[in-house]
Amino acid sequence: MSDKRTRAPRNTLNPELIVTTALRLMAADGVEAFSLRALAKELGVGPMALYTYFRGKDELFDAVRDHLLGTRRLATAKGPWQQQIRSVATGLRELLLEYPCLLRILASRPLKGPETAAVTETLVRALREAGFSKENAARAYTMLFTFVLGAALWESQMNAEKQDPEGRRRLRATMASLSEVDYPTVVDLAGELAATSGGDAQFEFGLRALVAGLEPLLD
Amino acid sequence: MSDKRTRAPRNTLNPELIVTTALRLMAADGVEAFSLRALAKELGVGPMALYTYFRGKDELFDAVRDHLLGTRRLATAKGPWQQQIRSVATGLRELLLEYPCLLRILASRPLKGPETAAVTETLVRALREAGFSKENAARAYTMLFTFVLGAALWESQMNAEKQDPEGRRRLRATMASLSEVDYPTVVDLAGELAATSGGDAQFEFGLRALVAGLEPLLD
DNA sequence: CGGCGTACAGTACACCGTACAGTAGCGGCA
DNA sequence: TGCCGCTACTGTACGGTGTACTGTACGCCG
Repeated sequence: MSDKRTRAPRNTLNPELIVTTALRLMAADGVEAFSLRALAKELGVGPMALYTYFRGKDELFDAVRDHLLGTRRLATAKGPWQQQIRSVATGLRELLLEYPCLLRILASRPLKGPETAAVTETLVRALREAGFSKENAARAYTMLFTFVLGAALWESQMNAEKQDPEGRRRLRATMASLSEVDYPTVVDLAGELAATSGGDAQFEFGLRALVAGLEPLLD
Repeated sequence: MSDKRTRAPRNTLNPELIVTTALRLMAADGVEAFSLRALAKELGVGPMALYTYFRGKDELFDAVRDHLLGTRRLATAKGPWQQQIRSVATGLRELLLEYPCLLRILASRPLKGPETAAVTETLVRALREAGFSKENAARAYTMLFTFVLGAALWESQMNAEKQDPEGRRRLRATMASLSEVDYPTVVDLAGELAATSGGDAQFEFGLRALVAGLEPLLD
């Protein structure tokens, strides 16, 4: 970023710059390849400079997560409550798929605070307005959220595996090597399982079924 | 494990011993605290000895995952297909909650092979026997699996956060600090959200709704 | 009993997060 | 305008990690 010889001036750093740069690096090379040292080099400072703004790597991860979760407000579509809910869930999935690092952070670090409040508010409000009781709204929210999380996580990993040709080959080899006597149904459905292992249609299918299963709770 | 002075005899190691010991360490101290060096020390061996059996840490993780997924066959309850499916899903959740490290491995490393074939077979067979088409069975399976994964992941992290009193305090403080004008519904449902954020009842609720949403697909 | 393959040991390297102590640039006050 | 103190940044260092490469001695087989 800057020349190698100069000492970085006094106000080169601020939390937001650090977070956005960290996010850029994580999006480029993956969370696991991310390191404080690489981030510091990218910013043209020494590694320890970051500790002025964050207690450590974990806190920086939290900040990145909060940044992503706070930046986007998920829009609620107009229409019947089923559609409203589906639109929020779809928006959340898209956010998670756009930033796999966010997915990894959510999956590896417990929530500490109000980070998800925005998406929670959106979803829970739609559920309440649809007529769900307090308890059912809370339950339905948790269910929807965890479903989207799991689906996005799985999809993201399938995508990762399908990225490199070696992974594709391995997947195919695996399917072919399955014993037909041990796993007859899996072998029979190999094609369908591979075809539906991810993608918008699969998510839409699950989401519709889930929301449909919620309807009877409205009496 | 052995004295410090002696050289380890020739056949102290084998893949299974390594995997089970690794699993024990991971279950005791968490996946992130696990290191090859600690494992080697536990086995009374130098770190590089492990490389005779595994290409590296990643491959060892895969082996642990396969060990856990292969050991237990999830039982299918007798009864209507809804109940069969729910029983398998519940069994999978219990396995994931019993071994949080398995959860972490599943969430961080893409599947490479037939590891999930056993649970896939169980679920997909039940769905097919219930009368679902090939495509719908595959879709329903993927949906169920990702739901259980997401729910268990979320629950496991909530549990972790609730473990230490500091985490509990932080959760409560967070709820209290939420602005009532920004997040009125969340504040209104704070109690319900906290109460339903995990546990068997929450999972059961989600699972029932999900399976109920599947029923219309049978025509 | 001897030699050979290989399961283990040892050393080394690059990299990680971060504790601790020093230094220099900037804002604010005289 | 000039100086002073605060603090944002630097440097060094430590203990840890995964793992590549090289050496060694053990136990099996002829």
